[in-house]
Amino acid sequence: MYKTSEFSSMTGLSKDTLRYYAEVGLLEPAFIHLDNKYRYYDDGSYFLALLLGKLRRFGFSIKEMKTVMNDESFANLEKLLLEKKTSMEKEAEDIEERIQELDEFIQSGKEEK
Amino acid sequence: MYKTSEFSSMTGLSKDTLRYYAEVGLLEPAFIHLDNKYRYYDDGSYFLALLLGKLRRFGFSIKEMKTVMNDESFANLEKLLLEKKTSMEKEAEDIEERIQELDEFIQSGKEEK
DNA sequence: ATAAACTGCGGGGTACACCACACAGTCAAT
DNA sequence: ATTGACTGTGTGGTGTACCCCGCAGTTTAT
Repeated sequence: MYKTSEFSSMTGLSKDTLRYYAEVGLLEPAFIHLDNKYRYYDDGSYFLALLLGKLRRFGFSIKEMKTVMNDESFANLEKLLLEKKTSMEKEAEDIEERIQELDEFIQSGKEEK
Repeated sequence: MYKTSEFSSMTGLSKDTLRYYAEVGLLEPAFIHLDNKYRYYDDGSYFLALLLGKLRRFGFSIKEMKTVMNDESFANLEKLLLEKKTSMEKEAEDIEERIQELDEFIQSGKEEK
């Protein structure tokens, strides 16, 4: 069992982020002491926290992460990851397009001189 | 001289956007009628509005657009465009990296089965 | 003249994912 | 026992680029 502070440095998720994730039901402490309300996380939490960290880097929104977490078996995880991959690829293409457009704009500016 | 509504459809910038751009000093109406406070834009505004539309698509923030607009000669425009191109390319690379990471994560999940 | 359409303005709200801060209680170390 | 470090809670704020609403005055068309 880890206190929030320790758990925070283990996972790289800030204390505020952990509180927020608990608030929105993404990742709740494994146990809360009744007397002092201290929150404790366990190894199961750790696994999930690492997953959340990854999903976040992959650009998952809180809502999307909840979709993942609500499916305890993670049966749909791969599907969701693939979907995200597709949308990220589309995003990359969009940026490339805009870079292209920008480049053309720069060129057209040069020709005017 | 064009009224906001007409100018809006000419430029593709919504009336709210036009109002906002005037508010932040990005693009102010060429003339404001003293009696009724109606705002009028002219052909110079039109040129600038088109530029702003482009910059926006290139991912310029309001602040960055102001940098462009504050330099009436546009002497630094090319430099700023090139800088933006560089940062967009970096952004594209970041996404590609994350796609790569995501892909590896998907693969590692498959191997466990 | 009357109604419909247009205009500016002020103010509020939106999404997102937290961060920051102050307060009070609690724990750990000496 | 005392001091310092830690903890939870509540509340407010952040940035971005607008959008939306309703009011009141104005213009346009009939």
